[in-house]
Amino acid sequence: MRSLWRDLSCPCSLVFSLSQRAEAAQREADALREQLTSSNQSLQLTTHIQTTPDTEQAVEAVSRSSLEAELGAKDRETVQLVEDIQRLQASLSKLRESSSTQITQLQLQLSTKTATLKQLEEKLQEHADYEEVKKELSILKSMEFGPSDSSEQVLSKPLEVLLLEKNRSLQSESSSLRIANTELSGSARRKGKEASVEETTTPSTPSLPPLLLPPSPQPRTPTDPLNTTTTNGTHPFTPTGIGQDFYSPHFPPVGGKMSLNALLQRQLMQTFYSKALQESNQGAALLFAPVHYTSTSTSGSSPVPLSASPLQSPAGPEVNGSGGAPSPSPSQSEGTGGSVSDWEDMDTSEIARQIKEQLIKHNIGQRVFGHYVLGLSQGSVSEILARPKPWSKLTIRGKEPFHKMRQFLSDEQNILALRSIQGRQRESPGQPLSHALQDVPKQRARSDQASRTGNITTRIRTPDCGSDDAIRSILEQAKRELHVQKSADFSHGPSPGGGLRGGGGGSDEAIRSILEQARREMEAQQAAVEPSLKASSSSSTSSSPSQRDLLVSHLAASFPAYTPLALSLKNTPTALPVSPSSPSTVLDFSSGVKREDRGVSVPDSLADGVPRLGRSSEESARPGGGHWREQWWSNMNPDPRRVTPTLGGEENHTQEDSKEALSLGSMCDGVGSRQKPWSKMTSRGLRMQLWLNGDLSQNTHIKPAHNQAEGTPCQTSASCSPAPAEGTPSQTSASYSPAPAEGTPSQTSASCSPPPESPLSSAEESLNGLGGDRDPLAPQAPSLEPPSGEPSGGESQPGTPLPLPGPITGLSIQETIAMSPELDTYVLTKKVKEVLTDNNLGQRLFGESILGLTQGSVSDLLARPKPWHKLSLKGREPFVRMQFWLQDPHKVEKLMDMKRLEKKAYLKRRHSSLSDGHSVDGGLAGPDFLQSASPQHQQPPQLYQKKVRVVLGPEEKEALKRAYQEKPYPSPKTIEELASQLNLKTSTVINWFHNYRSRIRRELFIEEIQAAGSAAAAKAGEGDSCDGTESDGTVEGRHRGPTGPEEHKEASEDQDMEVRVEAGVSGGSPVQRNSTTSGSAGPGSSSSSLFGPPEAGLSLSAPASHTSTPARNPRDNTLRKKKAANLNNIIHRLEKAAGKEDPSEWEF
DNA sequence: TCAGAGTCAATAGA
DNA sequence: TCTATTGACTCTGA
Repeated sequence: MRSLWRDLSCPCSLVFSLSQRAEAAQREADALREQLTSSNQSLQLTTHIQTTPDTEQAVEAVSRSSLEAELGAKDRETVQLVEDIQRLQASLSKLRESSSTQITQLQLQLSTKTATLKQLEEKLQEHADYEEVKKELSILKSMEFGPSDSSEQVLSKPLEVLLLEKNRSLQSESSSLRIANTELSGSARRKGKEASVEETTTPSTPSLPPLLLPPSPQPRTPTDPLNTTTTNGTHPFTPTGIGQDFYSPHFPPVGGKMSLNALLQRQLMQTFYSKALQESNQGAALLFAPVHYTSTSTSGSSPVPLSASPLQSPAGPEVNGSGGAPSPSPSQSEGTGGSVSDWEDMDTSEIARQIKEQLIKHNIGQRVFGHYVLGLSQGSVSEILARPKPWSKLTIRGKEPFHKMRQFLSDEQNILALRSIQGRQRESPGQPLSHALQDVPKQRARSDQASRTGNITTRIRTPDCGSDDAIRSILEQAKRELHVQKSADFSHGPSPGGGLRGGGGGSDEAIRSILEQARREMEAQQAAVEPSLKASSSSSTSSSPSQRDLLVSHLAASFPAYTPLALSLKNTPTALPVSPSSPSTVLDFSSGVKREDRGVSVPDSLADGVPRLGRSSEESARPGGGHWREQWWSNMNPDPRRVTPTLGGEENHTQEDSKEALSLGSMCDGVGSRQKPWSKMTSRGLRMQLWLNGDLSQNTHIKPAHNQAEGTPCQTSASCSPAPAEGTPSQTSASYSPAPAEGTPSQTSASCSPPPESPLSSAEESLNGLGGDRDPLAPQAPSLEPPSGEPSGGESQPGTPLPLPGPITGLSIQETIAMSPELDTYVLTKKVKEVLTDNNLGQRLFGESILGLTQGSVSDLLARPKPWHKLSLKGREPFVRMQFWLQDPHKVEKLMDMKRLEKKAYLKRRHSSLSDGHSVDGGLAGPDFLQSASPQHQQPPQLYQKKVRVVLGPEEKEALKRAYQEKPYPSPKTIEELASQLNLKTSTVINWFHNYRSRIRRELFIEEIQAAGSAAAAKAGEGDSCDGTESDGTVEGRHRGPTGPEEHKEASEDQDMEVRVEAGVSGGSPVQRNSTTSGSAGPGSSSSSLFGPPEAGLSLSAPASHTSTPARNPRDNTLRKKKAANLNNIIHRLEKAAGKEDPSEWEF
């Protein structure tokens, strides 16, 4: 600065002196002027005298001229000086400007350096903190670990070693506490139970045969007071294998099953046990998540500690450089963005907990999360989440996932993006991660890169990201093409990307080409993935239509006249190219209709029929074409529900921009260009189409409005009809125009112009409102109407509820389910069965149309509904759909219509086949024909051979059951032996065990339901306030009854315990059946005759199906008997085993 | 790798 | 032609 001023001083002084000179000159000039003036005056005076002689005049003249000359010179000098002054002033101002600039710059530099200085000072202060922390740590170490040891020794040991030691001691403490607790529980049980219990707790009482239960990890001697509990091992039906002690034979079954009290007590004990364990382990848990922790912790509780130990403070990394895990510098720790937080220690448990929470909340699978976010396999993710190692124990590499997880958690958009990915995964089950996993290394590299950039959205990829980039770029190009077209009609310059199709075809042509290229790209990739499928392809055309194309073509081809929109669709010319967008429009029909769920999604439905049919017939035989199209479409189609802003980014723009131009027209293209012959349609496709037609109308206006969030009701059917509807019917429509009856007014009105609905409607309200509470005059909005949304889904799934109106429009089915209150599955299925039976509607029709399930599944669901709380999110879906369906005032009419249409379609098909000379052979009539002709088999129907199903003979089954009773979870060796003995495939045996376990478990759920029902009925009988469930058949009634949802749930969970226990019994678990009930049967049977006659004792409540027509099928009774006998036999077997004192005899 | 959940689809039986 | 059963399969998580 000083130099600056020095520099500045020179020019300034110069200017100053010049100014002075200028002033002086000025003054001199003035003086001269005055002098001149006075001279002039004197001259005038002289002249005035006139008497002066001539010589004087001459002198005067001379002097005047000299004065004038001098004056002129002075004037010039003055002018010169003035100019100098001006020049100098200008240069001065310039100088000032530059100097001020310099000053500013220097000031900036100064502030920067000051800031740097400040930072450095802060760092110094931080370092001072470290020193303090180090000191504190030392103190803590000596306090925590060193009471007995010398403090020097403590301080010299690495923290990890100390923690391990501490952990060990805590473990032993926890063990002793557990033992004490078990004893305590034993006494509690003794309090609650009678003499029989005492018998079983006597040391002489033998435990159950080991073969019946997984071996206990820590076998105890028979004299051990804990003998009976510890021999249990993990209960096969204890979901977590935790709290096994409470499934011990100490809890005597009452009447063949555990009494509710006993179960309650058990649960309480378990809770206590868990708490005690947690408390006892807390110290250690805070520092470490012991490896054994999960095996001893409670089932429900997170096995990982939720908070970090103070010892895991920032000093951690510094202290324990041991274990090869030096504290990572920001750059070392895989460079995740290099945030300051990287310096910090992380609470791995907390991160894992939060991740789990988010995954559960958003229904994101570990597989997907691991793949897209961490670049790890599902197993690794599970491991990390369940047992996160303490930060200090992690190597740099081990810390990486936690960095990523924290990064992931830092922005909700990441989570949303992943959720949408997950949705896609579910949506296209045929192309799950297996495809994507081929690119794991590539993606991992990307993932790493993304980690560095800290942006999860760059990490998240669609499964087929192999070609993702290429496709994206192509789409981007398409977008640009569109822009070009929009903005400058005359400018046909080369596309920015170089112009794939520079030819003067115009943008349409260019886009068509681009998309075709995209198609080929994906096709090629798909072909690479599924070469085997490709080999099986038959005829092929240059382009195979997408599934959605087919779907839409179905619409037009089969039900052209069903709704005005159908006509319009058919008649709309192929205004725009790009068939791939057609599906999008289909999706848009049900803007909210989810596509996530594979089972019922349209693609899936189509996958069952259309695509394969297409391959086998007129369409291209591109194997798996549906998959890539699905994926592609999925990428391209803006799904309001699943395309999240983050995911969107560039893709979103592409979609929105494009596709704006191609929306409906492209659908029309799909319709117009790919009509499927009537005879090629599947029954499912027909039904879907029927529904879709109804939906189309609705959603056609729904879509533009995008959401009737404001409760805008579907307008009239007229409004639903798009303008082009007036177009000329196509040939297809003419030839296949359905009978008037098919387009019944009721149907049309129901599907197209549903009555207005309150904006207050929501999924929950709807769900809650099942049954009588709803005002029949105020039916739901279309979006809530299964009818509308339903199969509608046209696009996605039959029975998919449309998105909810209001701000939550676009709610996916999963979200709807997640929001759903607890439903009474029993009541729900009962009601559905009633409706179906009363109206003579088949399960197949209902299942395929409404639930998107097959008949068998429907039968299963209706006959054996699992309790709501036993169902996964996916498992709840059919029930939610049932709920929606039941709410539809037109549900019956619609199904009836569908039935009629299906019949008509069949007749038409048969007629056309006959006229073609192909007789529909008797074996393939009706749905059978449809099923055989459509799905999954690429051969023509006549060549199609059904997969031969293994049917086990009675002897085989009996043997398997016997084996099951001995070993519900047989070892591979046992399975092999069984398989060879029975001459079955090992897979068959494995599957049989799986199925049997699962089904026995479910049978027991039914008992639970029935028990709950009985209890509820009893309660209702006692009090005046009846729940109304049975009376009006609504779930709501039950839920709003005296037993509120919470209580209901609790009760259910209690029963759940019972169920598990019982399941364990049937599963050969160590749970011992009380001799009071089954003792009469006695352990008389020898091992060679384990199974008495099936009817030998039905003391166990039969797992009766609770259909509304229980005796409808006599076979039910037989089965029930069989099952009951089975369970009884197991009980007998257990009793028999229990009767053996020598454990060596337990072997069967 | 295994087990559970959910489902499909062949088959049996009414 | 319906429903029920059941072997097989996929997906998911531990």
